Amino acid sequence: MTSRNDRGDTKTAPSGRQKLLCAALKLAARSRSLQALGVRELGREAGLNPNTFYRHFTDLDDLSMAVIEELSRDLRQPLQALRRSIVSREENVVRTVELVFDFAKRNPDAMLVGVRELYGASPKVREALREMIRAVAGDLADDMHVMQMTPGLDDRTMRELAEVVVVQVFHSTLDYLEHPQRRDDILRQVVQFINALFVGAIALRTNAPVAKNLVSQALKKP
Amino acid sequence: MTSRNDRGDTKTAPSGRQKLLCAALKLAARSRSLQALGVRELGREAGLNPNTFYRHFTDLDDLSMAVIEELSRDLRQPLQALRRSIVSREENVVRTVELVFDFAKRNPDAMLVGVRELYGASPKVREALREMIRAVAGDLADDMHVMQMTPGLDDRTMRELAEVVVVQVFHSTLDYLEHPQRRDDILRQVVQFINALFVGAIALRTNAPVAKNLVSQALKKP
DNA sequence: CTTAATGGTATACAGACGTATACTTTGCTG
DNA sequence: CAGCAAAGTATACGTCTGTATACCATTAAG
Repeated sequence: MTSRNDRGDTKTAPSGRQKLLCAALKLAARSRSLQALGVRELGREAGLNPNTFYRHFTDLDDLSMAVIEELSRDLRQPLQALRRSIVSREENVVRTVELVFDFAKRNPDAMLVGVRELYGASPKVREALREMIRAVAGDLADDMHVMQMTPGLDDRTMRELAEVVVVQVFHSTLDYLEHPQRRDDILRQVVQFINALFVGAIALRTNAPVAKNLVSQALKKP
Repeated sequence: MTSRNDRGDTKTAPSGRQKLLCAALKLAARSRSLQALGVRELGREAGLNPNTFYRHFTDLDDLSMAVIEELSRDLRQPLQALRRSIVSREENVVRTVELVFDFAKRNPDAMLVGVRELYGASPKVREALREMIRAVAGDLADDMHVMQMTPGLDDRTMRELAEVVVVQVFHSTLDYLEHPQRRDDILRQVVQFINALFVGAIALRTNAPVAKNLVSQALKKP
């Protein structure tokens, strides 16, 4: 049947399944990890009978995976859109970070749970999130490669760096959400981090002595 | 009274309190977050009566804090020792990272739980771990400043970078534990990350044009 | 040696939980 | 409209949990 509204479409009444996913997000965000939630607790929060849970999910791990998959879709979709409307070299990174921060602002619970479960207890969930991060990082690496922003760096290094960057950005969103008054500062900080990381990597990879000289030069300065 | 052995002294029989802390670490490492554990579950794992828990802790948050405090002590102690026997400029960073990795190897459960709870549901626990990271990062920043490894970087930037580095190292320990055959690779990777980050930060801070030139130069190269 | 506190145990109970079974409602499809 | 599968509900039961109360064991102090 797949009745009512199983997808995230707004404007139509949400299905029981969607209500449960929302309830899981809300509860997990404010109290504890996804698999630590209770079936009854979820039903209560969603305004449904406890047993309704089993009409849609086999167990909590199943629901957790569904939550993560929804999160992955909702985050990657706008990222892919941004990718297609390729921006200029200078703005590429900033725009991407801003997009992630914007997503976090619109889906604070989802972002919080996502980062949390990255180090959570369920291997399946962890792996799914890592996979999402790998994909996003891969896209980022490709874009930077195409735009020739990272000359001298081989693909493997690029991927490693991109993954670190994505993880760092995700973590930053938590600070971003928690300290609304410091948002500009946090955005600036994370962009500086990314720039420093790539500039440093390029310097070390293409010409190690140059980097050493940079340090010595700076030492002599004032 | 403080009888038997409440501290982590080996060679003497562990007190009930210590048994409970160990049990919490073991259970949280393999299954779920600290506050999601059960009082009875803990007693069972520790081989104690359920009620014994209340002789030492008021609730699970109390026990969680005790776990984190023990972890902080056990990690910072060897770090401080290393700091006192100041190493050479070149080896400073590598030695520190190796020390953290070695700690992780000796206390895998503690490390896992520590990283997990960094993004966990309990604000008190999170803050305690952040505080520990801030302290370690502060030490690292001081050391690098004393050794003049980061010329041109102001204290604020140094702290920010050091915190990012420490968090990154902590995360790496999880991969380090999970993939024993890739340990050398992971160590190399994290050291390269640290070098790149600081070299890049110095380049951008002391002489932005130099960094731009670096990129242009690398572009022309081969 | 008494005493009092501390650490550990035994028993008990009310409530929450997961889930099985059976029933009703909803909405599509022929 | 009939029929049927999916979605949601009601009730029920056994298990587990948190914790209260009361009872030993050990030890340090008077």
